[in-house]
This record gives sequence, structure tokens and C-alpha cells, in this order.
Amino acid sequence: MSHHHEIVAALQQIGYRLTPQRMMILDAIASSDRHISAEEIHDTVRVAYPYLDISTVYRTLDLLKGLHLASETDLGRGHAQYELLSKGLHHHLICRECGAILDMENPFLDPLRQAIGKEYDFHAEIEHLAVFGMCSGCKQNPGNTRG
Amino acid sequence: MSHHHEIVAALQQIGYRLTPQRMMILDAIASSDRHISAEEIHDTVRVAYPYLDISTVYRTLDLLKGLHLASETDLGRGHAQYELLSKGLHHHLICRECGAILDMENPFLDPLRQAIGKEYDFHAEIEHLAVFGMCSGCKQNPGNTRG
DNA sequence: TGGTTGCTGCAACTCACTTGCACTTGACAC
DNA sequence: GTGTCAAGTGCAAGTGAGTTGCAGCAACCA
Repeated sequence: MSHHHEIVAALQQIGYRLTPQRMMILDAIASSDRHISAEEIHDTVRVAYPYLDISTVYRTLDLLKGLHLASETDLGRGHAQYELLSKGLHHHLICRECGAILDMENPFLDPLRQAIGKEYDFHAEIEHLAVFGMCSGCKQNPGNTRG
Repeated sequence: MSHHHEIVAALQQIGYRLTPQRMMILDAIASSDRHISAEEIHDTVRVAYPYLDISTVYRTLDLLKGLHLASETDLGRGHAQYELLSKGLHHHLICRECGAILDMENPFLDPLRQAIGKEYDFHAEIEHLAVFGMCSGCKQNPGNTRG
């Protein structure tokens, strides 16, 4: 909680305005323990403030992305998911079978980054990787599909 | 060339029909030396056969995906790109600066696959990975943006 | 307290992709 | 060859995430 007040301060310092809408959107992202979609942010905030437009959500998300304060990932559900980067850079292992999402720590990808740099002379910016596959539970007893 | 006639034969064996549309779509994908979008396939085939509908393209692509004969990747251009898997499994390094796309060989990811298996007990199915970043040329003289 | 400019809500739009439906046609039987 | 019929196609309308033009509003500064 209140992790995002630093973000709010940061925003203000760079000359962006601090509107109630933006604070509510930040609250919504911060309070979701994992990823959250634009639509979910919209729904969440509208409980308290029904006038919030979805376009404001997208515009705020663009702003946060541009400032590298939030990340956008396609977790294969037809829409992007967002989360605050203050939670620490990490990546995801997504089970195709049961939909479970495991966190993969960022340094875990360092060997790959280095190898790509060495072999292809390419600076890999892997900010938010989603790797699909099968989790340990589903490897043992497949078939408990969820969606 | 005519790599894809095997695919055509395979399709037929599993009981799918061999329509001119499907052959033209396969030709279009096969003749593109790299990735191709649904819209590009549509345009290409329509030169010879103007009645082809975009929905037929998508339906054929779904079929090929389902049979693991073609792969779909989001290369960050707002639409999916396709290619035949007969060309050999590989991955992509995409330069954010100039848009260049480098191929990364599949075995290159084996250490990561193994590490994920060991650390997270997760079977990673990395079929077609797109890694964004900056190529060697743009690292040296940035600014030659393309789109 | 007033000005200006960034931000918002609204509504209409875009664009990739999907779907319902009637018509067509490839594949197979005879 | 001819008939049969489900798979496949074209068309047109729809879906849904995300975008945009614009008029009015309000956060911040002086």
C-alpha cells in the first residue's frame, strides 16, 4: 500500500497534473495484487466515481508506460494487462492448462541477455516477458483446464 | 520453394479440403521470405484472385495454427504476423530504433528452458519469442528511426 | 482571483479480427 | 460422368480493445 504515493510525487515533479482520476487509477493498479486490465481498472474506479471514462484510463496508462512507471504485457487473454513497476521488475510463466501465473525474477534472464549481446551484438530490453507452458501441477495431472 | 506442397498433402490426409484459396494462401506465406500479416496475405492473393475474403485468410491461418504448421507472433506492430513452421523454429530480435528483425536460433533458448524447468518446475513452451531492444547499428548511431 | 493549459468525458471512430448465413464446391460413392 | 452433402467460401454485419476530436472543466501558478 501507499507505495504509489512516490509515483504520484514523481508525476507532479515532472510537471504532470495530479487529478483525482489519476490517483484513483493508480490506487486501482496498486491495490490489485497482480496484473489488471484497463477494463478492470475502469470497473474498479467506477464503483467510487461512476463518471470515469475508459479513455481516461488508457490515457493514464500511456502516461505511466511512457514514464516507465507501469508495464504493459500481453498475457494472451485478448487484452493487455498492467502493473506498477515499483513492485519490482519480474516476468511471468503462464500455464496454458490451468491459467496459473508464476513470477520469474528479473536476474534470471541475465544469462540470456548476455548471450544475446555476445552472439548477436543486440542489446535485449526484456522488460516484461511472458512465457507460456505447463506448470508442475498440470504436468502431473493434465486436464484441469480453466481458461 | 514448393516446401509447402508437403503441407498441402498433409492437410489432405487429415481430411481437410484442398481449395484453391488455401493453396494460394499457403503460397503467399511460403513466398514471403519472412513474416507476413493477414492483410498482406490478402493483398498478395487478391492480385491473382480478387474475390478472396479476409475472413477466409483468418480461417485458414487458424487451421494452420491448430495443426502447428504455421506460427503467429505479435511483433509489436498492432497486428499478428505469420510464417510457416517448416522454415524451422526460430525467434526474433526486433530493433526498436530501426525496426530490423534478426533471427535467433531455437537452441539458443535451451539454457533458459532448462533453467526455468529446474528453478520453477515449469515446462516452458517457447515457440516463437520476440525480444525487443537495439541492434548493433543503432547502438552506434542512434536516431535513424523507421517505424 | 483570474488565466492558461493540461485533463476529462463524451461520442464517434478505427482497425484487427470474428461470426451468421446462404451459396458453392471438393471429395467421394456409385 | 453424376449425385450427394458437409466442409469451405464470400458477404455483410458485428465485436471489442483501443484511439481521437472536441468542448468544457479544473489544477496549478502568478
